[in-house]
Amino acid sequence: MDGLSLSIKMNEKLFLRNPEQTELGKKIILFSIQLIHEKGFEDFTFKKLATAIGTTEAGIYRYFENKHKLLIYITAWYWSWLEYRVITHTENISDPNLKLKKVIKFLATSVEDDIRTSYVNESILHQIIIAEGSKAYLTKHVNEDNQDQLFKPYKDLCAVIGNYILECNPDYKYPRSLATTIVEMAHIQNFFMQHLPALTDFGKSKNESNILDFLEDLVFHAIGK
Amino acid sequence: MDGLSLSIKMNEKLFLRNPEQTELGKKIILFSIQLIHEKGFEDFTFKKLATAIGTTEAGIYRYFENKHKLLIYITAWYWSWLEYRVITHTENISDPNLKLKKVIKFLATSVEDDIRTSYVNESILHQIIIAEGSKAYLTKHVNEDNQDQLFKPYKDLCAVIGNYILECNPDYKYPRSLATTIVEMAHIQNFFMQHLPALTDFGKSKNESNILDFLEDLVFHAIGK
DNA sequence: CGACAAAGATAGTAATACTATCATTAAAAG
DNA sequence: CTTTTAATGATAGTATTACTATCTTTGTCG
Repeated sequence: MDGLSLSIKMNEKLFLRNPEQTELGKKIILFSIQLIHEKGFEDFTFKKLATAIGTTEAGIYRYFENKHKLLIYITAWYWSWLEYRVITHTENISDPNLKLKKVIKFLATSVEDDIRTSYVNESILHQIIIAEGSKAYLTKHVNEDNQDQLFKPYKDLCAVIGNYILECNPDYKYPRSLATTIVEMAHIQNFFMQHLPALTDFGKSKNESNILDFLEDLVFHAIGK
Repeated sequence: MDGLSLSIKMNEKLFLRNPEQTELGKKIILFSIQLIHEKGFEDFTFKKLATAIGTTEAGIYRYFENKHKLLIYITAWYWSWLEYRVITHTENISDPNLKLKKVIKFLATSVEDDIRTSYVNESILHQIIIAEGSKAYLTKHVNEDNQDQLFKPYKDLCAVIGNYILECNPDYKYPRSLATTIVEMAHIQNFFMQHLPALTDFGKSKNESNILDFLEDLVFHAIGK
């Protein structure tokens, strides 16, 4: 291991064999992010992934039970990575309002590829979260998946944001719901801006900073600042 | 035709043969709503639908190109129906704040089956919108579908809400984004309340009126009332 | 050198997502 | 009261998907 590196511990129920620990496993993550982004989750198959990597379908199945678990894996990875970033970038800030602004910025603006994670392209991953992220939990087996703690990274991030909200205003009644509103709307507004611009107020500009302004305005009015 | 009846004009690009005009067509709508709710959209197939109805797979394909178009159809139907309801229930209200409150209530609380639409169960349909609605547009072909105007009912409803927001505060800068935020969050908070309660502030009670309170608080603070 | 984990190669199955064709029924038109 | 025509039923067939199983080969570690 040379240079910088960042490892994120993932829930073992997400995989059959840990993809971070082998070359093939890392390729599966790297190429699945590319392919899901390229084809969309519905059109993404393990067969196509295997061909892209240069391995066989059976090889992929040794790592992931099915493509849905793989989707949860990469979304969970993203939320863990984002929580880590949020915490490291806010720990030295004392003003809770600034912390919250920082969080909104992290959520609403595009990310650049993090060189410390060689097998993940965060910039593409961010686009996947926008377009496919909610499919990870919008299923009939969400309760079982939740019992297996598969959505813990998402919940942890929202809990952090909820606490920042409470730091800003300890009397605010809906810190968690507001936290999920920030997270979800950061992505939905981005998707709408790109594809259904009539549903937003920033259709022409297609500029992420507008989403940022909207969310800040919404949040700080809500908590009474 | 006897008794009350309500007919909603649907975009012709949504179907191959108009399901409202035949018995089989109406059965397809009625049973697909049941089945999608029961099995979830991923596990829902035309084969299963045909068996449930007592017809053949080929019979369904004469009405809908594929199951995704059928999903767009029923979601579009729902948004049209909701817009109709919103308009008829707000046209006699002069206070824009009350109009907006009425809209939020329509969005955030469960509906009862509308007896005027015999082949649609609105109460189940509402649950489908919550759990599957966003899958209608979260696809790689969203741009083509949008060009075919398939999402017009959703946009129209949001436009109505956006106008009510402007009536409340003509200077508010983000009426459309706030409108979509209300619509989306009404459903997402409901889903989270049911399945991932840690993401909301009303996990224990599981009472829809909490979502209502949260959204009202959010919206009226945002527009400065 | 032997053991063992990981990967490659290949085969096979049930279900899915369609398309095509031909026969039957029912309602509308002449 | 027939003749079209539209809608449905019945059946078959295909490529792809979503897996499971098995057997061989390769590489590393003790």
